[in-house]
Amino acid sequence: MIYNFNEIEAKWQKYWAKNQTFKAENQSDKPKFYVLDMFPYPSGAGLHVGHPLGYIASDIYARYKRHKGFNVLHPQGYDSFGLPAEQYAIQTGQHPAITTAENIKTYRRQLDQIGFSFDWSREVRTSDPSYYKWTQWIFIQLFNSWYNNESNKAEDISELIKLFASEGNANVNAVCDDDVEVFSAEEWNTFDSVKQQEILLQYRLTYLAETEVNWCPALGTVLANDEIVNGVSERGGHPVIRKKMTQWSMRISAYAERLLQGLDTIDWTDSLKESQRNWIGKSVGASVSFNVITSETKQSVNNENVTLNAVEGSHKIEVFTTRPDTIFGVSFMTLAPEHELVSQITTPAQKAEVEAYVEATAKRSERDRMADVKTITGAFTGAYVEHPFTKEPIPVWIGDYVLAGYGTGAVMSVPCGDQRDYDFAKHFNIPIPNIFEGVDISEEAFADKDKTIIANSDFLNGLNYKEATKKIIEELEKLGQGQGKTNYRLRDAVFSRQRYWGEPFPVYYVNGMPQMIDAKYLPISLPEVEKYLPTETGEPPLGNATVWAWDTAKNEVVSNDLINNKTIHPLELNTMPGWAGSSQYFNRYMDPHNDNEIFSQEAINYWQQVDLYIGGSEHATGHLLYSRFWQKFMFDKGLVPYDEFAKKLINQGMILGTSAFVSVLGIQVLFLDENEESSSKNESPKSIGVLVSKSEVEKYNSKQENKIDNFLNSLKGNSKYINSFGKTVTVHQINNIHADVSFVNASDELDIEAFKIWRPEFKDAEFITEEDGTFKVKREVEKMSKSKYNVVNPDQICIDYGADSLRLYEMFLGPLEQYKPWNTAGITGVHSFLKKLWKLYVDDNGLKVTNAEPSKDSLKTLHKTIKKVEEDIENFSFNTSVSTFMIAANELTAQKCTSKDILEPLLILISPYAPHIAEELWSQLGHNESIATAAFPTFDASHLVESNKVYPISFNGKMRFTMELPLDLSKEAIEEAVLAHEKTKEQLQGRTPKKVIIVPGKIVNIVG
RNA sequence: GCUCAAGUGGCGGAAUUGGUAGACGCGCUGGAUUCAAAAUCCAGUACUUUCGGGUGUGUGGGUUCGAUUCCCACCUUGAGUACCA
Repeated sequence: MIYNFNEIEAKWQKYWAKNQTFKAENQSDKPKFYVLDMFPYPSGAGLHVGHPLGYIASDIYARYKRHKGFNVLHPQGYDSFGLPAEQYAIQTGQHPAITTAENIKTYRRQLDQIGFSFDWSREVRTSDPSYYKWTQWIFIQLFNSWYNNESNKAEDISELIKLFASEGNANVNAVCDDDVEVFSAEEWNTFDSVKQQEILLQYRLTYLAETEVNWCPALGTVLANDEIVNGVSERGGHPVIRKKMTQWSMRISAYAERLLQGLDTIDWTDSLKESQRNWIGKSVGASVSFNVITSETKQSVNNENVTLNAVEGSHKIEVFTTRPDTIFGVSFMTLAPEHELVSQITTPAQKAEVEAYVEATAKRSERDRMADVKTITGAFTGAYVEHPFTKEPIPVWIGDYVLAGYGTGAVMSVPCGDQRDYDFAKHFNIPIPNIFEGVDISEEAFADKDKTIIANSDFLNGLNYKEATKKIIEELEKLGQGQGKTNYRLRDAVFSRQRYWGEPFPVYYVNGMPQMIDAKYLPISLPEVEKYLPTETGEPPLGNATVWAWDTAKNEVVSNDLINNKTIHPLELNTMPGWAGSSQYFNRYMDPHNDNEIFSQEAINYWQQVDLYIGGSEHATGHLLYSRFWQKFMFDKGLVPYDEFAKKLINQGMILGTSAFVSVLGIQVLFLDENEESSSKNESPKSIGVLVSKSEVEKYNSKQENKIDNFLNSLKGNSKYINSFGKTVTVHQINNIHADVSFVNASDELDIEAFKIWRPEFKDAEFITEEDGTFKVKREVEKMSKSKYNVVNPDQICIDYGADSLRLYEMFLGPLEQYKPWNTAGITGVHSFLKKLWKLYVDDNGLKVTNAEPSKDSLKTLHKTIKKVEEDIENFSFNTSVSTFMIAANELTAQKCTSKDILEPLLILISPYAPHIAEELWSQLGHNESIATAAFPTFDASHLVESNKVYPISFNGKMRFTMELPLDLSKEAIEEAVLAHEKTKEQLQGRTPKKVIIVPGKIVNIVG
């Protein structure tokens, strides 16, 4: 009986589906375990071998946990809203729902063929109205909530309204916009409804606000930084500008501190937690306000030659600084060019320069501005602020190194203490006063807090950083120009997208004020549109919908023609972002078909939270932060028992492609004029493409004798390339072009015929081969992508080697978390392991397993395998398990083991990794039940006890020879035995050892 | 720029509290089997050597009896950087 993997795998996949082997129950006597993969986006290209890496790892863990007696929840679904489907819709007119459904079908087929133990009865799709009903529902909950700093949690907005009505907002300690006006209860009660709604928006956890975006007028859409290359759109190369737009935002900043603190309670990778900490960006310092000098006051304090009558009215520049102790070192202020004060304080003389600079900045992306520290640019506004203590005037500049969205969009620049300020000051010849004792700042700024002693700073002189900071905050408070403040870099998250293929908001507008649709009328389904592009007037795609108005009487979506702004109102035209649907899906899996509530309390209290979450680190600050935010919000609302959704999280690394390159020797034959060294006008240059094998290119490049030079020489005088004047000159160059990896074998040899069919332009090309006649490609590791022709499809792997081989090989490639290249060639190793394993159980006559007593060696092999595999799975070190299996199979084969007592438990060990072959052999051993819940074998250390140890004998730390000694030997006896050894004498060559280090059971090291 | 991660044979990688560097697999070389190929099996495979040995884990230092592992500085590559998912 041969190992017919295709048949076996199809058989067991069918069995699992039919018997619902992996269906998780919401009630069980077993302990629960929740293993989750990050939501896949079903792209049109289907899965490549990189995608299943994390799924295989989580599947191994889920299967392992079932063997360990757990009730395992291991669901899967689709994050099926997204840009690619919309982009495709724009190009083809095909509704994204149709393409998405097709893509999901492909994904499902591909996932099924790999043999995952998903509970498909719980599948969810974010683009399904029955799912996004609950995304809309959470949005409404957020809208109806505010963050109370006193109770440190989200509370219902009705509580806030009560407070406003009874005592105004002066004493309300809430997270809100910066510019909230103070009002009394009486005032609140006299405000009209619109005014009240405006104020409430400044408190709600989701709110409408003006946000800066990358606007591309030509495409009529907002672009991600990612989609902008060199200041123009990646698609089409259109100009992009920074623009303010009214959009929905999520007040995630309310949760900044809890998101930060929560990190200490979860078992996520340190690098991921570090990313989130940086993203949240907590900094402790002070806010300081500087008064802009107006025309009248300026005359009295100004001793510089500046334009009078410059600034009208009174203005303040608010800054946040982590170094208030350096306030006497301020020699200028820098505002972000987008800062709202810029237009108000710029003097007429500086107006032209400032406006030009602001315009230039609008064209630069934020990332550009952050990354580029070498080019220093800025402009002087002509305005001055007054130093709070010295009362000296300080010039106000604008510079693009200050970003509008960070802090207040303004900094007090202390060039002696901050390198960017220092560089700016040097560049514009602004003075750099030194306020540090005993520090040379002639070359660079001094930013070391710990070594700081303040000087030239009036009452701060002689104080260190801590003392000075405390003192200055007191003084600022006395002046009323500042106070201690903790700042977070975390910005509120923009929640509107000018896209079609996303969740519609359950929002309509009355008098310009957003109103929530009552939750009982959800879902509000996406309307049909003619076109998926923005409208001609620049509205989002939903502006194309003709039936997109809310009838408040009938509580349904009706035609736009009926809008009367009395009972029928326009609906929101934006849709929600990609992360909306993925921010709570893990909870929905617990009770995915519940139509009455987002999930039942029974379900959430049973499953509680995700025990193991596996996914890519690219989600570190997007999905993983937003999800934590929503979870905390739901916790505040009493919906979930834990305020962290995932106890443990592992990042899988990416699988990279091994691209193949063919070197093309491009030759241009120029037909020369008889007399002149230029090409003739009536005969155009002729190009010849010659493909050259790898080592000939290497020889050519290192100027060794090679076939390229020979070929070029052979061209001279070749009648094919001589024109009527009898002269040719050739120009040549070598380029590398991608060859599809499917044409290349394990030895890097190219299938020339297949390549010619794929690239007809080389149909008649000459191929310069290796000495042995083969044609070899150059290999390089790159991201796996269609455009690089290095994508490997798992379908073909499953056909050629089987899913079990694919699963093992993906794990065998290397540590889960690491980036590693894929090379299909290596899969033969794990495939022959499976064949070898098969042969341990089955030969030409069928099953060969016996009831023979196992040998001591076989027991040792089995038990060391149990120990290692269990440790490996617990440590997510799946690659080393595969090696361990190979070693076990090699050893058992050598031992000619046929004992059931060994081979049966071995199957359970392998079953999480290679479930199909395990199921098949398990059933051949006579079991009628699936192996999936068979108990994991127990490790027995007694089988591994050794009496001897092969000691490495080192001299000065270098191992020179080994020596077998009994393990129970004393240190003295070991020393005696080692020193008596002939090789020891050889090594020492008569010297007396200075020292002999003996670690019993480990090593002997002789020094001398 | 900032933040994080990673550098070990021809390749993927192993070495789990500092203790035999290169497990396991690919590839390669030789052999067996075969009409031949595939498959399978056996042996070898870090570099170097005057065959005693010597050198080796990105580079340069340090700690230690002993460092791939710990410390410092640097170099290289990759990722994230707020609307790709």
